[in-house]
Amino acid sequence: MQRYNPIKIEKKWQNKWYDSDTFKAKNKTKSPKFYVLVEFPYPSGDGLHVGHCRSFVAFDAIARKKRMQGFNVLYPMGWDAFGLPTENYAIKRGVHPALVTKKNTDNFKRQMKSLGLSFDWSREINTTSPQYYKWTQWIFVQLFKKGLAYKDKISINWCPSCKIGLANEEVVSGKCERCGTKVEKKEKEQWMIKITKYADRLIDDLNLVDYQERIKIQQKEWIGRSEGAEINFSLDDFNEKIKVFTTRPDTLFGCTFLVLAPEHQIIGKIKSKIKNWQEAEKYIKQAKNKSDLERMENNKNKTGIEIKGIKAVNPANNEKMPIFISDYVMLSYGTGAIMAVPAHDERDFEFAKKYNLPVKEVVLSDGNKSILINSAQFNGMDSKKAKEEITKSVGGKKTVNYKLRDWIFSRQHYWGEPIPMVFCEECARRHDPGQGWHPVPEKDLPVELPKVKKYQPTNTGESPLASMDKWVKVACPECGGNARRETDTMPNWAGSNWYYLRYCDPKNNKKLANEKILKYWLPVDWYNGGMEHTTLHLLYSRFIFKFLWDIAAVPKQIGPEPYKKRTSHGVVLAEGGIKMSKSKGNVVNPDDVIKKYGSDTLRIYEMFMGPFEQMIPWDQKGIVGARRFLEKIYNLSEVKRTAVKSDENFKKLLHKTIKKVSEDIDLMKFNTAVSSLMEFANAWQVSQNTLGKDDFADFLAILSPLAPHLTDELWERAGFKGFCGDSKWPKYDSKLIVEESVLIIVQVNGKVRDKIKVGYNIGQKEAENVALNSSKIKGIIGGNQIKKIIFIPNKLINIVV
RNA sequence: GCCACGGUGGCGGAAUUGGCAUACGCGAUGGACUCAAAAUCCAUUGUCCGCAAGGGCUUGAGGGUUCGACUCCCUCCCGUGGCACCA
Repeated sequence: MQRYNPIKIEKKWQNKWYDSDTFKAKNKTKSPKFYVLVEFPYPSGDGLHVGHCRSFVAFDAIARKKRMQGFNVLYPMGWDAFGLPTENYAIKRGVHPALVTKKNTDNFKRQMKSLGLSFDWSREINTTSPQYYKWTQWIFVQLFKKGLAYKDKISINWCPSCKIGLANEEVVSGKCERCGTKVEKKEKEQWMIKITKYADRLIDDLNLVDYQERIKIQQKEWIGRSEGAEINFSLDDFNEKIKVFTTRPDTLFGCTFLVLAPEHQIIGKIKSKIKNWQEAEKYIKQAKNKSDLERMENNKNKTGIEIKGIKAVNPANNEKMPIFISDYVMLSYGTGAIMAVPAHDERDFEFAKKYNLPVKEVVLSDGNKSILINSAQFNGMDSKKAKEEITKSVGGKKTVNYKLRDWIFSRQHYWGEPIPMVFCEECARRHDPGQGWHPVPEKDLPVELPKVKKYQPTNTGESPLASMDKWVKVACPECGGNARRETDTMPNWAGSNWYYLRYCDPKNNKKLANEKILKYWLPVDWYNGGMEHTTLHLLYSRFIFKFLWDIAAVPKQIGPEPYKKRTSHGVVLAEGGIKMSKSKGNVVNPDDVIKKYGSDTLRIYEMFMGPFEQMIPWDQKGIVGARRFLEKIYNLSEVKRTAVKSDENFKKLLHKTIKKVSEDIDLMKFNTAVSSLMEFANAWQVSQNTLGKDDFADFLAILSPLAPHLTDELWERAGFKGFCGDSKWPKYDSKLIVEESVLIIVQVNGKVRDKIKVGYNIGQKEAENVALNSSKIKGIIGGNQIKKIIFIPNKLINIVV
């Protein structure tokens, strides 16, 4: 008997698969389509990580099973290759980032192939290839034309180490997500994208899709819609008004002061009347110097200053009240001013306590009802109704606010898509100020990244492209005069915004993808990715899809959402439950595992290690369990598959296993799918029976999505035709699942006392008889009176005495 | 602080959604094979009492509902992730 030698077997089948068209998705077939998508990786120099493998292998199993079930499956792969690590490497070694990228993607591809993943490599894409980013740029131009891309001088999050502006999403507790350096504020002209215009749809359309609940909740919270009202407070002796945003207009009678954000523009207008201006100005300056992080840290100890000499008037009761400036109010949210109701807001209460301000209770809550008090004609009104009524009575306006901000789209780096815009001063002068920006004509796209000598960002915060005079100077597409190119590049989210569209038609040079083909493949049926992308890539790409849908760049029939279903996998941790990181030296390289145990073993182990959605520590010792399982199957297949017909009981177990594996793969319960296959193998080993030929084929078929190399090898040795992966997914026979006899639990007072074997579906009377006749049960009941008997068919009988 | 998820043997984890808790795997112990080791195979493996038959206890803690609770309800503790002065 030969020994199981995965190295030999696996190489052989990988060659056969990739030389044939077996994983190729057809753009037109009679069979139903199924589009399985996993997030494409950033090809780092470290190579593939066992964490990547987990999601790739899981969805490879899903893709393979769907193919066997008769679907025309698209399971593509590509490279999200723009990004800082490659640029940093290029800076250090003086190698062009494109060369580094090529090296890395080659390595990733080799690793993926060595895992036997069933990607359709004929559709491979790379965000850094000009043929691809031509369309990333094209999308930007469309955004600009529709007024959704605009340039604005804003205070951005600036990482002094990376020398790059960061989106809010890339700042984690005041620090740069990438390098951990404390983020600073910097005023800069940036391209912005109006994602806020889509805020409502991004929330509401979540109802149309099948995403894991945790994903929907996180997106909703990130967008942060809150409904409320804007109410104007007039100023005593002054022809100015302060507009506040509140979600609690019902508490207006309890408002005892106003608070302005230090940057609020009205302060300048009323400056002359402020008696303590010097003091106030000092406070404002201090507040401006604080970073967001410092502001946040002070959240227990609020500071502020009253502006003396001016009072605001409460529109509800005409009472005069003081106005404060405090940095606990943010300029960027709502109107930058609030009405403070210390009785019903914790933050206002803290502030009121510190500055000795009155607290006036106006809403009485008792259980599930909230009734207004101390609110004149509104007394006794339900607070929900009062929100509407009070807003109306003071001439307020119902409004909605979002936490979501517009998306900062400029980066000051070399290794990204050039923003295809040209600025013409001549045009700017002729039109109104601020204009002068023109998109590069679509026929001139892509704007290719020029070769530069140095890849470092400049100290002035400009991209290295800015120093390339030859490239920067260009004729104005409008007037033909002297103009300059935009030298900033796009963030690395730009390429991943729409990549799943490109897989449908990756070589199209006329459109981002052909409409008919898009209509066939979209929406993506199942998209899996990391939880960390929920408020980044997933949100951005939903937004961009909606935009493309609005301008009819993608067919209307697809509907407003690109992904039907979204799930996410748990992170693979290092042994001991800590994060795998290069600096800790605990990163597991799949190459090493494959070399030692084989890729089917790695695949099985990654699926078996624990629930797919949960994070899970790597266990080097545990891998041998997966290897032993495959060896067992290999050996059994050599000696125990010769029968014409399987034993009936054995066949039953097989059909139960078919049912379990079929259901579990669909539910991503890969760990229990593997364990049921192990149970089958154990039973096979212990039994004296051999497995019949057809049943053997069925067994290989249900194992093949998880261990495709081994099953194809055994398939061939058994004399079956073609690839096992091209065979039909077996259907279980429901008659075989049903037991003829079942073991019924007999309980006395809820405690298990006996187990009896009875016929399937026997009635209560019959079961009672058998149970009461058991000598064990008789002994336990003794002379006690039977009060009640509970009977659950085919499961249990409980005698209460 | 708020939201989400989780807490089950020495370890990773199962449990048809209210019906045998600890499947499957790792590890451990003993045995077979071997000159020996590895590999493999067999047996045992939640815990306590007991020579044994057998019995008690056990799913983070406490309470409740129920004939019956890992599962449902209430109170609390711990861990992970996200948000966080968002008015």
